[in-house]
Amino acid sequence: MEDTGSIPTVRIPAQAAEWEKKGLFRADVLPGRRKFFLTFPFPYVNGAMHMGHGFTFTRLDVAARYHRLRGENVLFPFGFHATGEPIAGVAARLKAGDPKQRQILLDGGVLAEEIESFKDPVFIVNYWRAIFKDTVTAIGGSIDWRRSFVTTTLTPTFSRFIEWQYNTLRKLGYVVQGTHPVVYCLNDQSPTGDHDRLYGEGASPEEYVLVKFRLEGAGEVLPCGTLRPETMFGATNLWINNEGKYLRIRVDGKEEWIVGEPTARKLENQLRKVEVLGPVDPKALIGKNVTNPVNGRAMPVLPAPFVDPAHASGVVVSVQAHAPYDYIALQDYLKAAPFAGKIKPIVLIETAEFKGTVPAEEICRREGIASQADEAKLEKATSSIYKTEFHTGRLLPITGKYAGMPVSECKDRLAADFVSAGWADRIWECSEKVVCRCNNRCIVKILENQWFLKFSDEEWKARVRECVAGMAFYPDTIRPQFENTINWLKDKACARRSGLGTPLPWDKGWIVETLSDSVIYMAYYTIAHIISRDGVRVEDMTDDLLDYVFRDGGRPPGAKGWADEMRESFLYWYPVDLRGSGKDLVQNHLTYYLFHHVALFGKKGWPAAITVNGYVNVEGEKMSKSKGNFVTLREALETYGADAVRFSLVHASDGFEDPDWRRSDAESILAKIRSFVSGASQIPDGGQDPHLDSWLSASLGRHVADAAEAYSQIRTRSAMQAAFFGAVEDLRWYQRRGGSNGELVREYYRTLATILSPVIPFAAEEIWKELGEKGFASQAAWPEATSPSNSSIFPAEELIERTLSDAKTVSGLVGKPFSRAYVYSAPEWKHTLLSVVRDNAGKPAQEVIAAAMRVPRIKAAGGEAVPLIQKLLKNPAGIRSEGPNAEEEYRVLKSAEGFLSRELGKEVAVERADAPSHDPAKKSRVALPGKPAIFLE
RNA sequence: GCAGGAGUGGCGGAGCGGUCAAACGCGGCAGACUCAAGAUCUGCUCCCCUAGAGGGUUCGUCGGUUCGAAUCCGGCCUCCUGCACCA
Repeated sequence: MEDTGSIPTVRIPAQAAEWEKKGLFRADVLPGRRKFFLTFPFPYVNGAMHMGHGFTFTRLDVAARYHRLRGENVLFPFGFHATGEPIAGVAARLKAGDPKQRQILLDGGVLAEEIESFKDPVFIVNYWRAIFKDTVTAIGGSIDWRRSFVTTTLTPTFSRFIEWQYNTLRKLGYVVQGTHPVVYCLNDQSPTGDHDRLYGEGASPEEYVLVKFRLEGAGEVLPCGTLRPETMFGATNLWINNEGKYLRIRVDGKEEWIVGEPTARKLENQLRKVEVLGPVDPKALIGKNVTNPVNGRAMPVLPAPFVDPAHASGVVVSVQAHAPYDYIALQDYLKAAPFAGKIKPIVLIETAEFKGTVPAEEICRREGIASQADEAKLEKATSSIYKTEFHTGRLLPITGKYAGMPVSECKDRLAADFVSAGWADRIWECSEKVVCRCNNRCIVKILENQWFLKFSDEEWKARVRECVAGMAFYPDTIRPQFENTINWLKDKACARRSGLGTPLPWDKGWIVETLSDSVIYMAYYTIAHIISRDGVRVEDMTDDLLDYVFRDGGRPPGAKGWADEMRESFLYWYPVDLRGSGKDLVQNHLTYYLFHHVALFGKKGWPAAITVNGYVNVEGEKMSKSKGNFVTLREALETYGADAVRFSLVHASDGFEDPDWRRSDAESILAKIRSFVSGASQIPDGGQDPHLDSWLSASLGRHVADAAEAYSQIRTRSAMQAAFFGAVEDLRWYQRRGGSNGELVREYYRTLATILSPVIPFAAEEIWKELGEKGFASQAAWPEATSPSNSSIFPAEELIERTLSDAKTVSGLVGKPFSRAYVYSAPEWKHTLLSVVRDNAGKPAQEVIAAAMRVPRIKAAGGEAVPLIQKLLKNPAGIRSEGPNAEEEYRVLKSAEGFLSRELGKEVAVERADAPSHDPAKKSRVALPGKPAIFLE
C-alpha cells in the first residue's frame, strides 16, 4: 500500500518506529522454518478505532509476539475494509448537505476544514486507513505492512481476486441464483435490514395462508390471511375494517378479490399479476354472507375497527373457539348487534388442558380478560393457546379426514391441501409491523434472480463440520456455537445493488456484498507484497493463474516468475494458524470464513484455530457514545501509553467473557510497569545464597512454564498473572529474605523482559537496553524450561512464609508487648506419625491408630499421639502435601532466624520442640510438621 | 420466540467433584517511608461465633445425584451474543 501521506494522526513511539525501520515484523517464506500466520478481521474504515478493536487486536498481537519468541516465522498482516453502504452513505449525506453527518464527523475528531474532502468516499477510506495504521503502529502492533490493502475496486488486484473467488464458487455450484422473500421498502427500493428500521427490529418474512371466502351472489373472494389454517373448520365470521380503504382487484387475470388497499402492491411485489378494478366500500359488505370453502358453511362479514387493512390481506377470519381476540371482539360486537347472537363457537381442537371447554372463552375467564382493551393479556392468552394446541392438540371429527391428527403434524399438509383444492392462496407478510427509517411501512418483496451462496448445501455443511472438528478454539467453549451455526445456516444473498465493492464478474449490476468479500482475503495477504513489489497487472491475474496459485491448477503457459513465487508463498503460509475476533462474528463472518475456505482450498488450507473474545465494557458499562464512556484507542494510547493499554486490556479477561476496562486499572498498571522497569536499572549485588538463589530460579522456571501454557491458549490474563504479578512478587520476596545475587537478578529481569515482551513490548525493550543486551527483546528466544534442583525447595520456603505469618498473627492476638519469640519445630515422631496417617488414608480410625502404635517412637509419645491422629483424620486436608522432614524443617527454620528477627523486629530463637531450652508455657507441644509452635515472651 | 453462553466477595473475576473463605487484580482500612502529597513497601479486608494458631455459614434460585457439589443433572429467575442480505 502506498503511503497516504500527510494526514495528521497518532504519535508513534520511537521504539515502534525503530522496529518498523529495522523491518522486524516483515515475514517472508523461509523454507523449513516453522511458520505461524495469524489475522485480525480488517476493520471497516469509517471511524476511529476504539477499545474493542484494541482488545481483539492486542490479544492477537500478543500471540504473534509469543510465537515469534518461540522461534516461529510469524506473519501478521493488516488490511482495511471499505465494502458496502456506510462509507458511500457518509459521502452522499454530506453532499446532500446533511448537518447531522457533518456534526458526527466533527465529533469524531475530523477538522472543520477537512469536512469538504469527506464528500469523496475515496478520501474517507484513505483518511481512516492512515489513522488506523498509525494507531496500530502506536499500540506496538507487530505488523508486516507491506501486505496492506483496502477492499473494493480501490485495489484493482484485490477486486480481481474477488472475481476469481466468485467465478470459482459459481463453477463449483456454490453460488446460485434464487428467488427469495425479503423485508422491503418500496420508497427506498431496497431491502430493509434491521439497522434500517424505525420499528420492527428482528421481524422477518412469514408466509400466511390466504383462505378464500366467497361472497354470496357476486362471487368475489374475500381472502383471509391466517397462520392457523387448521382452524378454518371452526370459522364463525369474517372481520373487515368498516372505516378502512379496500380495493377490488383481479389477481393473475382470474379471480376478483376484495382486499385492503396496500395488499395490491404487496401481491405485485410477490410475483403476482394484479389489476386494480376500483375501490370498495367496506360498509356495504357488513352483514353479507360468505361461504367457507373448507366446509361450505355460510357466515356473516362483521365490522371490526381493530382490523389493520395493511396487514396481510386486510380481511380477517374469526375463530371464536380458539382465538381470544375473536372471542372478545364478538362479545363486544354482540352488545351493539344482538342479531349476531346466533354465532356459536365451534371447537375443533382437543387438548388435555382445555378439555370440555371452549378454549378461548376458558382462557379469557381464567385471565380475567373482559374487553379488547386488555391487549397485553390477550396477546399472552393467544400465544398460550397457540402453543398448547400446536404441541399437544389433536383435531376433532369436525375436521373430516384430518380428525385425530396432531396439530403440529397436519398444519403444513392441510395448508398445501387447501391451496391445491383452490380454497386458499398464500401471501408473505412481515412477522411484525416494520417501518423503514424513511418512515415508510415495509412489505415483503420476493426478489428475483438474486445471487446466493448455497450455505444450505448439506454436503458443503458436512465438510465444514469436518473442518471444525479438526480445529482448535480458544476458548473451546465457543465450539458448540460454530457447530450450531452450521446447522441452521441457510442460503445467504451475496450481492447487492449499491455501495462500494467489487461487481459480480458475470452480472455487473450486482456488487459482492460486504460479508461475502471478506472471507478469504487472508490468502490475498500471502501474495499482496509480491503484487505491489512487482507491480503485477490486473489483466495478468487471470482465473487460470489464480487457480494455479491457490487451487493446484496447472501452470498457465505464459506465467511469470512472480506467479511461482505467489504459489510458493501461499503454500508456505497457509493455513491461517489463528484468527481472532469478537464474539459477535461467530454466527456470521467466522462461520462464512470456514465455509469459503472449505469450498475453495484443499484440506491443508483449512483454518487451524480461532479465538473469540467478548465485548469491552468501560467502567463497568457497555461502551457507548451516549453514556459518555466511549474511549478511542488513540485517546487511551495518548493517556496511558501502549504498554499500559495493552496490559490493562489483556489482563481484563481470559476467556470470552466481556472484559471490563477501567481507567483506574490502566493507571495502576502503568505505575506498576514503571516501577518494574526502574527495578531493572538498580540491581544491587550482595553475593550468593545457595538456598534463596535456587528458590528464585525455580520460581522463575515455574512462572515461565505457566506463562507459556497460558500464552499458547491466548489466556492472556493468566499469562500476566504468572509472568508479571507472580514473578514480581517472588523477586520482592527474594529480596526481602535477603537475597541479593546481582547476576541472578539481572538474569531474572532479562527473562522477564523476554516473556513479558508480548504484552509490554516497549518496557521489555527498555529493560533489554538497560541490561546491555544486544538486539531486541522482541527477537529474543523463549527461555528454556527449568525445573527446581530439589523437590523440597518450595515447601521449605512456604514454611518460612507461613511461620512468619503465624508469628505476626499471634503477636497481634497476644495484645501485649513482647521482647523475644521462640519457634519450636515439630519433633521427628510427629513427622513419622503424619506419614503413617497418610499411608493409611481412608482406613478406619482404629486401624490407623494401631498402625501408628506399631512404630516405637510414636508409641513412646503415648498419650499425645492418639488425639493427634484423631485430629488429622478429622481434617484430611492437612495430611496431603509432603513437606521437608523433621531435620530439614529445623534447619530451614534455623537458617531463617535472622530473617524472622528482622521482620518481627524482635529476637527470634528457633528450637527443637522435643528439646527446648526455654519453654515456660509448654508451647512446644503444639508444634506440628509444617506448622511450628510459637511462643512470645 | 429460536440457538449458544453466563450468574462466585464492595467491584473485575479464578476455581469446574474432595487441601475452598475462595487465586490474581481493583477498591477500602491500618502501618512503614515522606515536611507533606503521590508513588512504593508491609499487613488486614464475606458474615457469625471464638478471641493465643480454632470452628461454622455461604458461590442467582428451588430440587436431585453423591460418602462429599460453586463444580454433575433437572425446573425457575436474570443477563449477554446472534437470528441474515447488515458491517
